[in-house]
Amino acid sequence: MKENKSKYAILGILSLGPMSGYDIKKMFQKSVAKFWNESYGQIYPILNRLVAQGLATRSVEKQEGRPNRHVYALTDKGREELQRWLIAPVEPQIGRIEIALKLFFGQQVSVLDNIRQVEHFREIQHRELEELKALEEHVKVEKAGNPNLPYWLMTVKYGHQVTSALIQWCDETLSALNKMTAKKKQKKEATRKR
Amino acid sequence: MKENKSKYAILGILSLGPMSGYDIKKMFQKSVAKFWNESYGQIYPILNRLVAQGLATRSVEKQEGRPNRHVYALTDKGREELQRWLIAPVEPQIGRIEIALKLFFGQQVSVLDNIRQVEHFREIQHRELEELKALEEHVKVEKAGNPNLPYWLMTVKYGHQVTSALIQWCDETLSALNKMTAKKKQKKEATRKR
DNA sequence: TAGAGCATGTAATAGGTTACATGATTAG
DNA sequence: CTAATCATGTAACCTATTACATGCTCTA
Repeated sequence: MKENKSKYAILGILSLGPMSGYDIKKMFQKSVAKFWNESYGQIYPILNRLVAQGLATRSVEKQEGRPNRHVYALTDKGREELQRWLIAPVEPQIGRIEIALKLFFGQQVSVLDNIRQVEHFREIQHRELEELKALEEHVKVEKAGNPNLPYWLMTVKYGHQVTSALIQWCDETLSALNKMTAKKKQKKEATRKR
Repeated sequence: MKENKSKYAILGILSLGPMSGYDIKKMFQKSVAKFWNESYGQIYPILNRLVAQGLATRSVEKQEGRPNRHVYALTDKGREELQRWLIAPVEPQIGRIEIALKLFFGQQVSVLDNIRQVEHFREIQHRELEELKALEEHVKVEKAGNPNLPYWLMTVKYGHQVTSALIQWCDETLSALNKMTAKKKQKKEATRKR
């Protein structure tokens, strides 16, 4: 029962309307890019499989001077397959979190090095939060009345919530790291006086 | 300049002391498993490469009745390589977040289905939080005095912070979803009266 | 006596990115 | 005139997991 997630991601995008592989890539970019993405190397082969499995249909729009557009549309079977996946409970994910791994080995470098690392990470999260705020406003206006809107806002809030928590964590961690440098200095001075 | 993260993860584990491949696997399990893990299929080949590159040494402990223990130890070069990676700024990561992807396509299933999904996800996070709390207490006692302790606690707090934020997000999302069902009922009743 | 732990490793397979190939059109 | 956009797709290459192969010892 090993399921290929990319397949469902693409089925999901197709649930928003018929599209070409090129469109799908763009759609990933401007919708779920914050928490999911697919490359052409995945998209095109999977689209072929979807058609072979009867989960999508392909219709060809002839064009001159550029490759014909292959437009894919979900079939009923495809929609059912998507729905089955959507209601299947998610399993706990063990993502790879680089900043945590680096900090775990923080002893191997100076406290200042760790401070720099966390400060840099904090900046990334800060930018991310600004982007999410802008995205939220943009979506609210752009997609007003769209039945998907409430769900889209929930995913934006997911990012918002996590990112804010990370910024808070950065602040706490930085303050802990700063205390560590302070203690070191005290120790050094105490040693000097002896 | 493509860097293999697994290599650095293993260098990091070796920075805690000389170990065999088997030990490394166990060590991943009981230390960074919450945010990083490696399989034997990665560990053994990488250990060979580390020796070939002069980043680690291998010494063989002969044993009877079972394969000889190959014990790996960081060289100075290996430690420098690790340090170089530790101070290199992390890049923004685009992780794949399944719950967010599923919710993004929430329109495709019933509100109740989405509620179930989020409730289930909340339970996962709740268990995770309990585990993290236990881990924190355990580490504080077990590793008291260990110079790595402050860094290890920072990574535990990372998990703590994110997991709490996710639980909060679940609560907010559930309340939004519940309002959606309430509205639907109102609409239905309004229709019935006409 | 069954199962967990010790201990090595490889091969098959799956999952995924990047670069390449092609080439017209359009906007700045 | 340059860069981006449109539009398809494949091949080479990483990365990573899982299952397999081997076989002893210790614990419940």
